Amino acid sequence: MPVEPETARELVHRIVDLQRTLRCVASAERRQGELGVASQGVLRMIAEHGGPAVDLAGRLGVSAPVLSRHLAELESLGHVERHRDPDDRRAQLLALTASGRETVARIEEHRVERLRTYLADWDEQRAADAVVVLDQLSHALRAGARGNRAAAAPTEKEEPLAAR
Amino acid sequence: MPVEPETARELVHRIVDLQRTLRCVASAERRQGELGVASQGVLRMIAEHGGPAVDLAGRLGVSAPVLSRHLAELESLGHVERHRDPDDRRAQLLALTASGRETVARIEEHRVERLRTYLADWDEQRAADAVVVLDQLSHALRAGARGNRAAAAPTEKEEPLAAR
DNA sequence: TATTGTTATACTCTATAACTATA
DNA sequence: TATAGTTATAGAGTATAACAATA
Repeated sequence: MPVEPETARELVHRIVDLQRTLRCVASAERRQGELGVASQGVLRMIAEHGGPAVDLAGRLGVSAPVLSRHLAELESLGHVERHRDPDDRRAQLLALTASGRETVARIEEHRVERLRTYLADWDEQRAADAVVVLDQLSHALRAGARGNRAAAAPTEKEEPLAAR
Repeated sequence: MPVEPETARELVHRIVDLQRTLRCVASAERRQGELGVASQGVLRMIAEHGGPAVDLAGRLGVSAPVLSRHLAELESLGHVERHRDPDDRRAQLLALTASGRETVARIEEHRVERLRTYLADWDEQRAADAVVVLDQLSHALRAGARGNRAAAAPTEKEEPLAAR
């Protein structure tokens, strides 16, 4: 057997705690008139991957209608451009505008600065360890949720949501 | 300077990733007819702390109206009992019913089992390390958000939300 | 006056179902 | 028939404002 039940129980509690803390921090950090966190995530994903909207929804782990609404908002704000894919005229190719790139960069820098001040008494090694642990945990949970979903609906094809 | 900007940037991304993953897992795990995650959190907090509702809201990091609504739901489901505090008749003392205790235990066991299967290839040490990292991160962020809020509204008294 | 809790209202984020257009 | 995307509608979770009762 892998992890002892007692340790798993501890870990469940620490995960729930962190989740709650992140929600509190996010709402405390929210600036009036800023983009919502969901739209910020969409912007970031486009910056990193671009491409068709359907792939983006998968990476974000949200349904198509949700993405569609966020894209409509981001386009109306002038952060995103949508072009029909000439090879498949159902699909859209997404790209950031200059304003979108600037917004992504600004949000990023702000978050990095905030985290650095919050972690004022951390040393480099501790932060590096945290990066590894969080990465491993995300991967394990993502793979688990994927397998779980496949088990619940076995006829469905693989590679559902939040694939990496 | 504490953590290098590059490391902080990595950590920001890993935190956002984990947050997204947790949302996906939570929605994939959600059983039809089960309590919402918010109500589950309320139930758990009452199990751990009990006492007046106002303290509970602080620990959960939610506003009083939100807690009030969840308590109304939990009471109607027979999981929670509310009694007026004889020492301060404005306040409520909260306690779980037998059904509430049973529900908390059932949710807990289910989560622990799930996490153990997801972490099938983790060893004990890795899980223990993750517990420590998550705990440290929660504390750092919580303290940071607290300080941040005090700075934004300096006349306000201390000990705002999600105090520990 | 301040605090505890509730009700009314609104905002954010999400999902499912029904639709259009293209493949 | 199947897929990309949109619109309509609903639900979960949250917040602020206005209120009642008590301190």
